[in-house]
Amino acid sequence: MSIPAALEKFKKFLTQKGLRVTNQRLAIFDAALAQKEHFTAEQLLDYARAIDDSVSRATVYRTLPIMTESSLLREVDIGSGEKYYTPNQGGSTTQVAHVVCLDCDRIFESSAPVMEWYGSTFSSKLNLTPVSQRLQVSAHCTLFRQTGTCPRHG
Amino acid sequence: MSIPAALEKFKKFLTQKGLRVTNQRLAIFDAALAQKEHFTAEQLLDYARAIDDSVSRATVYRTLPIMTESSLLREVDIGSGEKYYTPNQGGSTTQVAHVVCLDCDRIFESSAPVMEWYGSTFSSKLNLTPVSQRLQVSAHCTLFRQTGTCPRHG
DNA sequence: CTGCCTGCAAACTCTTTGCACGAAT
DNA sequence: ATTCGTGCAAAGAGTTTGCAGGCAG
Repeated sequence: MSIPAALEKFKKFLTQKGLRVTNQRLAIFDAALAQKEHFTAEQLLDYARAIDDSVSRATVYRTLPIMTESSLLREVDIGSGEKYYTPNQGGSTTQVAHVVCLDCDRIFESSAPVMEWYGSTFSSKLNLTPVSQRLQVSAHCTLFRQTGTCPRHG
Repeated sequence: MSIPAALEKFKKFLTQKGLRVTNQRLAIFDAALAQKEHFTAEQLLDYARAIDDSVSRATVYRTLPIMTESSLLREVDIGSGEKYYTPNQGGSTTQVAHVVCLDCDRIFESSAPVMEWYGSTFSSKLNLTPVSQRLQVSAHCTLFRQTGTCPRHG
């Protein structure tokens, strides 16, 4: 999905929910959709302020759930205290696994359709209805461990 | 592993690390190993204080990493703000998946050896060495949704 | 005795919220 | 004109940490 198309989707979502299209929400949208890597709320605040310096931390935190609910962003919790977000360019419902590099602090994604099968299998045994599943792998950068440097390091 | 055997393991671990065997650490050990369900740091504080009322919150938080490192406990992060812990009775290295019931707030476990294969597969593609992986399924209680009650509810 | 361990309370991080002002519809 | 949205700062939740005194080795 292109960014202009996503913008339309965002505006439409806001309108349908009876929410207003404000400059701050648009700045946050622009900042979020421009990211190529996973980002935190605090980073998004910086990016959004570069576009519109009136954006506040509170509004970022209030807008993130809206963008997540509208499938424009995906929320990624790697258990590190803070949540990460990434544009959901693909569309929506594909299940992705996350590989977190303990050296790079980078998050890589990989589709993992088998997760859904797992969710269904485990849940049905317990008489539960699966809602979501996540698979996360923590790993060390082999190259960094061996040579002390890694092309992915900053 | 029986609790007395685990106690020996704990004492041995402390000694080998040059850490001291204190009454507070033993009370926290007893409280933790007696649990049959997943528990939080705050709950563990209550349980440990019932054994030795001099145990403080700080010591619980300082002891939990020790017990996790010694494989007596497993840490479970379900992305809910607080961490959960559970006795690692099985021994240690078995991979487990977690099913979190959104109605019951309970955590169910299920062994999932395929996780290791996933970790290896994804990681090697990225030139990473997998360290750990976790698979978590969030689900609703079917019975609770249908009837408003569930045998697992308190 | 020595130095790790402890409880207390304050600090910390990330996120949420109450309030009065300001802007979108 | 309404009513929702906003920034600010304070509050919250969970966890960590500095300090002075206490206990294990």
